[in-house]
Amino acid sequence: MSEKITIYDIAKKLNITAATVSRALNNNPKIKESTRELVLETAASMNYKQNKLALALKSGRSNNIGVIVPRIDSNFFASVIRGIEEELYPHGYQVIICQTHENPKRESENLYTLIDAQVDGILMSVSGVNNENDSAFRNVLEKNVPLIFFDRSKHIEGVSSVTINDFKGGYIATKQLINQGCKNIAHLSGDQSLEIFKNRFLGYKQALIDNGIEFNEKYVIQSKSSVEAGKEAIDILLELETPPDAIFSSSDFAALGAIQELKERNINIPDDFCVAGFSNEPFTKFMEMSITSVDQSPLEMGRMSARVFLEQVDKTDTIKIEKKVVLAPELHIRKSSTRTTS
Amino acid sequence: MSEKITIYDIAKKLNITAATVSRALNNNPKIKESTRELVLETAASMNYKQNKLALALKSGRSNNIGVIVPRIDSNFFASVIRGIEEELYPHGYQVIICQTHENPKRESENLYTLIDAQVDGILMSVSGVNNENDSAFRNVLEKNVPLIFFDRSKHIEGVSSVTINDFKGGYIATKQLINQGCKNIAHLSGDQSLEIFKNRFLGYKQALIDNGIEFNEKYVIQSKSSVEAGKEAIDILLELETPPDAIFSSSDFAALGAIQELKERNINIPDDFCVAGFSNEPFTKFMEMSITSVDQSPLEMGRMSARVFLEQVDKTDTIKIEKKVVLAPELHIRKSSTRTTS
DNA sequence: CTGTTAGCGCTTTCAT
DNA sequence: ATGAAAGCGCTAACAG
Repeated sequence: MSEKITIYDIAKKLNITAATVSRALNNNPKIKESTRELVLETAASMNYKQNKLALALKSGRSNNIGVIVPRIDSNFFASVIRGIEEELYPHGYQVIICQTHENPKRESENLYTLIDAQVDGILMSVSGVNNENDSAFRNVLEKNVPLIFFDRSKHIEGVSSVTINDFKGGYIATKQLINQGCKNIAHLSGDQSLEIFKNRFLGYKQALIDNGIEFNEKYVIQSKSSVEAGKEAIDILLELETPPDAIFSSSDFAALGAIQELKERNINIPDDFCVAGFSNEPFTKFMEMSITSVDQSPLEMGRMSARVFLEQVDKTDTIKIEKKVVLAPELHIRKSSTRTTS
Repeated sequence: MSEKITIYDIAKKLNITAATVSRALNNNPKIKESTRELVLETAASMNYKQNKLALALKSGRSNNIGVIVPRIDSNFFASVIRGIEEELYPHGYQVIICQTHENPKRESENLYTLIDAQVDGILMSVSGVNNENDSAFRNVLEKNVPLIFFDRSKHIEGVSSVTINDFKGGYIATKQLINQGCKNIAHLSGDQSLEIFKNRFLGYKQALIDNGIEFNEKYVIQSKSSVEAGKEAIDILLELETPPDAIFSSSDFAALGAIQELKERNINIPDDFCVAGFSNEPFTKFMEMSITSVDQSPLEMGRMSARVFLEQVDKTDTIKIEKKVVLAPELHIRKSSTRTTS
């Protein structure tokens, strides 16, 4: 039932003024050492706790930062958030989570809500590229709240981002399939209006070209990031005149679905069909038929995003630093694309 | 570069007082309809946004709730958080995330930090049972901030919790192994000072007893929730005079490790050795040797915790409602414990 | 129906 | 080195 102790309470007790208490508590240089100690002691004895809300109102800074992700229950986003939280914790920032469920309307709402809540910064992965919510982004920028994109970015002048080199990710995964001797490599792509998927696709295409393999449009299937979508893709691909002998999937889940469907059809992986995925979800490593996948170092991405935010905050708003950090993807080669016969 | 618009700005413009503006904005009944409309219009035209920090200071409510979990990058906790966020979003609450990394000291810190930040409630899964941080919990209770435990709970009078029936979970998993004809069933347990692990163990034990199987202490191995720990457990168990022919593991990761090690030793699963895990991590379903596991319905657990919080908040603090919600575990029977031969 | 006033808890000029 | 007073933006009790 402890009542709230304010600086007034401790001022009264010491027959001094609240201003002095405030100064003592904030290590203001022009305060007598003896009073400072006295204040500190009584503050401790009275179990005083600073009221952050008052501080926030006064200063206009909430010490909260907002993180917007499509959903939190995916290993990738959860790991990014973990990285963000770990990096920001020592700096006294709290992390507020918002999910869009891939819904741009929800994304706008979240942006407005976070601004309303006076967050000191927003770190986000965009859910879709549409122009509906441009005003929401404009709103953030007008308020001069640092905005940082991670993974799924959007081109906005003056906005920093932390991404991986998706082009390279697509390239190295495809190259590895080529190295295994695969000739007809299909690609399961996500929504190509999102840069990450566009770039993975472009990397895939470039790898083919660089290795003298003709690009075949029919081999590119746009599909969701789900096991089911992967199965369906196989259904379609195997109907083609020349069915593919490998798949590079932008999604581990779709890659898994593909593998399941291929097994169903008694097609031998990896000897007759190689598969590579993207994201390095935990299960890719756990499977008996472990899945080759491109790692995006989500923890590092989160940490880096947080660091970029920390650099940005406190900077006088006259200097707009646009920082584009691009992390290197790392290919984890596993059974699904490691042929025993050479 | 939009400056902050306050109710004073819009009051000045209309030659009325801020109080009237406030009332109009808050749909106070005793306000002339015409003025209300006028205020609303000009507010909109001036792009007025309520300052939540001022509101928070005034009301003492931040509209934030804190969630403390050991770590966020596990499917279980991420899903719980998802559930919490979804349930609380329509009520205007923001979710602040804290991770303890299973460190009780960090847990205390998080509790203090959240209270400092004036959260309106704390939902948490405890990281370990130790009495070091009792004062942190006491602090929360003294401040009359609703505290709700989920999954990993702690016995504190007046504190509500949402858990699953771990005893039953352990029981039904073990029973299923017995039904498969397993006679010597081992158990990989977590830290039994945590109730969840204690109860899963007790359920396991009871299932043995109820089915006339003698409980053997040597079959119980305390291990971490990791693949490595599962492998090590097999090393130990197979050295026993009478090695077991099944494992019920409190962790899916350890179950996976066990399976990997058994395969390594060419022991046939499930015909010669059955395995069941706990948590229903996504990978258990994805494996070719899919793993039987107990589902904890994390999404529902999160939603329920949020609902319990909503019931609790706003209640006059004279009435302390202690609510214990216990969800039913659900066994997902998969290949790892489904013998083909009967 | 609306204005006046005070106050949430803290920081920060301006005096002294 | 300390006090007095104003103000961050909002709400609510009290008047009228």
